[in-house]
Amino acid sequence: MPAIESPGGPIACGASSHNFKHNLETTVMTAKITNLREQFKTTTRQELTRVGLELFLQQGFATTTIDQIVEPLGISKRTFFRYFATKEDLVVEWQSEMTPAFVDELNNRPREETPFKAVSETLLSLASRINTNPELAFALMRLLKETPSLAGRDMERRMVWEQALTATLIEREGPKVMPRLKARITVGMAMTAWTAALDEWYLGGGKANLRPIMEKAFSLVTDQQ
Amino acid sequence: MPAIESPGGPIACGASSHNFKHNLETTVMTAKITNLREQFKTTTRQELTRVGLELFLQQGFATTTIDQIVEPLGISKRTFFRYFATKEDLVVEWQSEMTPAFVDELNNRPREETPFKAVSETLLSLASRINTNPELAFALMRLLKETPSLAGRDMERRMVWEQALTATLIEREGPKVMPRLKARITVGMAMTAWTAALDEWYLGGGKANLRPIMEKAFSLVTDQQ
DNA sequence: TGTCAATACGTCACTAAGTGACAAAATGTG
DNA sequence: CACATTTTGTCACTTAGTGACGTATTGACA
Repeated sequence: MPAIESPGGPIACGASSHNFKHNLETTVMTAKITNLREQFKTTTRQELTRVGLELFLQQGFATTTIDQIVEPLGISKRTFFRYFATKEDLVVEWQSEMTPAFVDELNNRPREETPFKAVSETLLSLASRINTNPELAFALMRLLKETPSLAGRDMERRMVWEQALTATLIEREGPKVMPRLKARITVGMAMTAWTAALDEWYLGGGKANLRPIMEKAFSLVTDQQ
Repeated sequence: MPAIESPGGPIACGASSHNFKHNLETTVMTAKITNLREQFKTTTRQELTRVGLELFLQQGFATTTIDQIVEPLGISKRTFFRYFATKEDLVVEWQSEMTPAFVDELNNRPREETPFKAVSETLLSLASRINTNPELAFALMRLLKETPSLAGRDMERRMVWEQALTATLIEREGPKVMPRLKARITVGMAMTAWTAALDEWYLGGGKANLRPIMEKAFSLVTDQQ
């Protein structure tokens, strides 16, 4: 069982910690009494994603109930749905949360890069994150592929990224050289290559190095006649 | 309220027909006793999609219950789920059902066309279908955009098309000139243009002519440096 | 036309996701 | 310590979706 990287950083995933209260108290101790309430909520959020992903990877998404996720943490079902609107959000929400990071990355790309190149490099920055923990990335991807409802949400996430990057690209290049349709297609093409590369990596069992596959995919886009 | 085109053909949508039995009997009369059972099922299917889409367009997807769809037809809720696995399938399933038509279209494209051109023309053939009833297409698209769960299923449908067309393209060109990654990207690029064009059309209120937008989108892909 | 197997349907009971309302507990502030 | 705010738990409820089982309808054949 690999470590699970939740939004707040990597968290050990082996020992199924029933010591929820203890974690909270140590957090309080170390955090010098700034915003205790937010601290609690952040921790709860992390614990929920940790336990949830553990169970999903172990026994599948559909067969895991909210009660099973909530029970070892001593949290009520109702509270779960105050943190996550749906069961699926537990898996995909952190992906949407990294949208601003992508936008920043694209904004900070050198001005002399072509639009497509800038977007490609932005997406490539995610590849290195995946390389940090390939086993987990592969397991998560299998979960997404095998669970229809999750696959759908994953596609939605892709659309969110596309829209954000499209808006950023228009801003960056100006609407004259880069009107909406053109921007959308530039981003879409880069995203297409990205997705295709990720699928290729997945079909190979997640063992290959992702970066060269991605670079190959991006070059296939630019070489198209 | 526009007419709704269900898989079996266009069906008038205005008069909310409570004459389910009558429809069935006339069907039997005209159909020369071939396969009565299948006839019944096909009609039931069409009636369910018709009433369902009517209600979804009138009062929204989430606020419409299965009971509301089933009640005017005198069908039980249980039977609904023997025809459609989920509520969402009522809206998107017919799209998946046209996958083989796309595959045929691509297979029958002239051999001298470039791969990208062949796929593009295949997708363009759908545009003319949308032009048949733009008001309905626009209404359905709004439904898809405004309902998260439907948007997700719609994306799934896109993936199904992409995979089918990718496999067909590999077959058509041979795996040597067209390996998997390359085929996937070629199809993905065409689909990207297609989606972008459809969005552009939607953002314009669905009033413009779809075809020129699509052709513009496809040319933007090929003109990419 | 009557009989019988296959298939489709309705009813009932059930699980689980998700929501609204309200009271209790914890926290932030003075 | 007292009070307003926020968070949580409990309870009741709606709705999607499923399994089991009995009944009705159809197809095939005598």
